[in-house]
Amino acid sequence: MTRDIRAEETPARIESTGFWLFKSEPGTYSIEDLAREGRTLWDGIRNYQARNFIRDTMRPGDRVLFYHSNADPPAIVGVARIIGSPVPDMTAFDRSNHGYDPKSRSENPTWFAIEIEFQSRLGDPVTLESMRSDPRFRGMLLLAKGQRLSIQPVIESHFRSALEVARHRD
DNA sequence: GCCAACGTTGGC
DNA sequence: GCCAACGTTGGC
Repeated sequence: MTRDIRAEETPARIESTGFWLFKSEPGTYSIEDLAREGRTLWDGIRNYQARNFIRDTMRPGDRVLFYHSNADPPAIVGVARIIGSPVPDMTAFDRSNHGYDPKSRSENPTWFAIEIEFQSRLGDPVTLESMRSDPRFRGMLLLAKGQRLSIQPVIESHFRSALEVARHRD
């Protein structure tokens, strides 16, 4: 009845399987801001679906495509990674904050934040337009009509394709 | 600046 | 629980 558990030992480094796309308006927080600061707490999220991704799904090491929305042109402009674990979003407790939410209590927070760390800027942004015309990005949530989720799961092939496109252009 | 699409709120 | 009104997102 003994089992050889050595075959199941966890590798020294656990491979991350998570890939995401974070939208940000460059006038509010740009990839340049993240590059300069190195890391930032991604707070202010007030959408339940995005909240669930932060609170329940993200893992340290997950990789993030950083997307400039409401930009000219709208494009993926960099890569980041998730670090740390979800934490209560303190801005929801702050009456003076635009994201103040009286129904979020410190003993049972409604909203959560997570820290991300800068990895790289893309030499060439991967524009929304170029993704629409490239079959490698078919099915990407970002391209779906009417979708406006600011934190989206991304499949690995779409993540890789974004890096390929950015690399091949420079 | 326009406006379609979407999420949330609140009266009933 | 319905749904109209409202606010927001984000491409164009």
